[in-house]
Amino acid sequence: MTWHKDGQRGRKGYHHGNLREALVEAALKLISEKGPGGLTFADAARAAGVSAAAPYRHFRDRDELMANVALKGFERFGAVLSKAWADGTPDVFTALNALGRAYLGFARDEPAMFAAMFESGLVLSEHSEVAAAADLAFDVLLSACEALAQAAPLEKRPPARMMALHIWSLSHGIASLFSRGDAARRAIPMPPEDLLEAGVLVYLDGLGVRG
Amino acid sequence: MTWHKDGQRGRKGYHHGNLREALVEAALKLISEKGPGGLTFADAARAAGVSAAAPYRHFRDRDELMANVALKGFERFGAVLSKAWADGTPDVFTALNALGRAYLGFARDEPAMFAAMFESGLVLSEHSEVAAAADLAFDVLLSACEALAQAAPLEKRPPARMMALHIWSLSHGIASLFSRGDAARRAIPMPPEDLLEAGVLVYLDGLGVRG
DNA sequence: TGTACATCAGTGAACGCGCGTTCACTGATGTAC
DNA sequence: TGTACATCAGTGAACGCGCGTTCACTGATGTAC
Repeated sequence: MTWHKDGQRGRKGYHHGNLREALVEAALKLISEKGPGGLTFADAARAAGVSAAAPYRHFRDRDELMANVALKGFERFGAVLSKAWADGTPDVFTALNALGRAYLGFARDEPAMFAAMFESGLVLSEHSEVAAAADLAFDVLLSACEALAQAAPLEKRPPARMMALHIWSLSHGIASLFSRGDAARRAIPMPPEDLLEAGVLVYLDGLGVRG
Repeated sequence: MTWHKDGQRGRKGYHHGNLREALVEAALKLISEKGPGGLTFADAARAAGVSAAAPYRHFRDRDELMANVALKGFERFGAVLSKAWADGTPDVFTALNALGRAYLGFARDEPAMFAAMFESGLVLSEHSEVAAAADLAFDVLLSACEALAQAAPLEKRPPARMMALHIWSLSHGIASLFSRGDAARRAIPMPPEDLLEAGVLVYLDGLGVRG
């Protein structure tokens, strides 16, 4: 198969070459401009430079396009988190901090994906591929917490799953309230990264997990 | 002025009597069914049993209707939180626990308001009334944290504002991921209330704030 | 290497539909006297 | 207490518009021989 690395520009002729990806890209742009509700099939086609009927060759409907945006989002999210955690190097505390920053950074840099993943009304149980990708991303956080739990005294070692849910929730709350890269961000008088780092440190302290 | 307590049913004649409220109610129903993006002006009119032109007597456009839903939401939210906190009675720890439960309960019982308040794409800075109501709700949490900070040893008393932001973020993360009353809720193997309570206890422990 | 053919991935025209919005209107209500 | 009138809060018809969706079609690509 010929590989056109065209992105949304430069179609050569009748065939687009990479329309599926181009539609996802277009959807991202539209979501970031008008929110998940503002994504229409026709608009995506227009942005990709094809006729309104063309998307039907690749997606059943708008929902499936949205699910694909979310899928791509969770995949990227998982990759970003995994890279930040870096298997707990150089040490688990530094790595956890990087992980938290990566979470907030993702919300800031990819507000459209973030919205598609968490605020698009997508029902995860109806899109198992997306749910699987979401689980993979969460697994990064979970294994981080397993490593961290080792740092607690044996007799009061906290359950890693609970730790992961707490840290995820705190990160997600800060991300969606204060760090997101779109107009819904609320202002606070400090970088959200600092807020998260401080919160996680206090929390770990409370668990008896120390650097 | 005559007071028709009709809700959306039972209009007597030509005039509705309480259309403004009825439209907000209708909007809530529509949002809970189809998400914030699914709210249309025409639909709200239909649900309220009036012609498509009628809403223009009360709201400039769909956005203003949405803002009113969010306003009503923040007002109710503030009232619910305030009642739960109950000025720190019977004691601040019990009251904080009730406050957290009220937060999660609101997300569960009023998913439409919750979505309008936090996920509708509403820009708070463009709706100062809504922003003011949101601030009032946050103030409940803030004064709770001020009271709690008193329980910490003097020399390491935590800044109440930071505490409030942490607890808000944790609550909000848990609410929007695990407690919301709509299809976007993710399943976890425990009540979200327990997750929040445990998290807050660990956090307070980490701060040196004890019951 | 060339040709015929199947398949793929687009087009563009068409349609029904619902939304947003405006308008002159009208029924109901409140009030001045 | 009654009447005239102003105002308010609806109606319903109309319009333009964009979206979703289908359809027969066609240009481009891949492949069998």
